[in-house]
Amino acid sequence: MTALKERVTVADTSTNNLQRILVVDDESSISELIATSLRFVGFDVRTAATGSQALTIAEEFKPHALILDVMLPDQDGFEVCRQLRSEGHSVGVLFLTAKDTVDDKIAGLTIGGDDYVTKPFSLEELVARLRALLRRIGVTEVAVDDEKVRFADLELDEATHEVHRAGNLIDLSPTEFLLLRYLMINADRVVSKSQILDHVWQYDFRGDAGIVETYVSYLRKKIDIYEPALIHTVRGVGYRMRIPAGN
Amino acid sequence: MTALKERVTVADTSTNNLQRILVVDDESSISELIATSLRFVGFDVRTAATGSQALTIAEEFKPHALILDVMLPDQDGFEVCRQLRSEGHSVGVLFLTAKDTVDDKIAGLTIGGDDYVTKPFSLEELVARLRALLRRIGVTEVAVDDEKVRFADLELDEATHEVHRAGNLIDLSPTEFLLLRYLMINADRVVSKSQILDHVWQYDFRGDAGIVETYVSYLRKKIDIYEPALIHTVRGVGYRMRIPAGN
DNA sequence: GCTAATTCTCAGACAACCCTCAGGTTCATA
DNA sequence: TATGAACCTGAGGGTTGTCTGAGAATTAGC
Repeated sequence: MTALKERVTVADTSTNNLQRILVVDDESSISELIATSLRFVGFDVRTAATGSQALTIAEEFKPHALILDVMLPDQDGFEVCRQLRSEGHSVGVLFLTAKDTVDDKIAGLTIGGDDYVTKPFSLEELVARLRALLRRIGVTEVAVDDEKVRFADLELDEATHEVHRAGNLIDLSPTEFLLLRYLMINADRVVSKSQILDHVWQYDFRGDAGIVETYVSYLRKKIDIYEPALIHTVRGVGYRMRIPAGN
Repeated sequence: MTALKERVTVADTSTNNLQRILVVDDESSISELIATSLRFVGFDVRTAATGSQALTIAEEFKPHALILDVMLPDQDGFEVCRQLRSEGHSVGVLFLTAKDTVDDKIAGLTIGGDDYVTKPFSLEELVARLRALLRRIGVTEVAVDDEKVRFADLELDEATHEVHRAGNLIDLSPTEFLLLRYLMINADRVVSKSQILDHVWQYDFRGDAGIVETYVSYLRKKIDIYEPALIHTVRGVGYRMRIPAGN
């Protein structure tokens, strides 16, 4: 499944069979970023800026999952979640939280299949977490084997976070893992350095795109020590994962 | 799909079903250059010089995509884009930016299908990027396999940046790639060296047209080592890509 | 609070690429 | 056939893009 196949037009109405996601955040820049990104990979998305607005929209939109900031102007995210569930909606929740707010309440509340992501996050990670959540709560018609991404003799397991090449376990850092998945999901397509930066790195990263080169170099030393090399540079354009031989 | 078929007269009114593009740049030389070029390949084009003018025109023109300079006299391009989207227009945006402004605020643009091109650009590249953008945001009724340009046994793939002739993979530099695409898109037509220069090279290139000869020579050594030769010189006029046999 | 892992910056090395130039070739015409 | 214009192509120098190691800064784990 490539990103390409997942694409739909933004203009799609709610009368389709896409998975519905309600994004709740008072910063419109954040909710729009998430909404745009999710629509792009094939979700039906609505946004809300407050807790009460979220409850109203949820009433008629009936989302499969919420992406919910714990800090909202009127009430906190947990309260929104509680109310929604008390009304009988069986909805999964992915909480957004600032890094220093993590410890206390979050831990206990994520038992029911819910999850949380700390700000700032990378879009690649957010989408992966959301997919995992939908899978857990059973809102997906795809096969059970969906948690593995494969390309050539590479296998990347979302659930265990393990990567194998030709049967050998490969140890990757978190960023290396995200980068490799992004390349694998876009296998056979050229992705530019700025595309990679936008999807793999946290949205507030303001450094140089050169860091992508560094991480590609790290990856190559871990996965392309095996033959054949899979990560290829397209000079002046970007990178591309492909099987070199008979093509 | 050849440029020939795409031609329309500039006099066409907006009551047609062409894709509508709004070009926004305060340098009229730039916006006119782009507008002329886009009209030539079959778009319905309007231009604006300021952000507020762009918003006004967009209101009634309802463009499918914007080509938008990030540096505008009244407000920056991102702001224009944000306002437009908040009004519910689902429009794709291709940003124009100076080379040294890239890494900064540009980050995040490739998420929603938007893209950017650095000044100075080549028209050939601009049009290719615009087409890719329209494809991504779904404003095109053509088949998914549209990312390939074919002529004879030549095949050029935009997504993978690969070129094949008779099944053989051919390695091209970025400029060679652009030149070949230009020739293929204009297959069967004679294109002059200055036309090539105008479309393939960056618009501020001030060197000799002789460089085209050099690059044609490079291309021939890579694609016309196979029979039959496809790149033909029309002495005194230019070059023409064609299948030699029955003509 | 210490240690290890990870992230990120930076700069040197290297190769690919772009462009110029000049000598050689082809072609049209006188 | 001689001549000049247009074109071809090899060589070479300057530039740019990419790779990678080293190390500083930050973060995570114990």
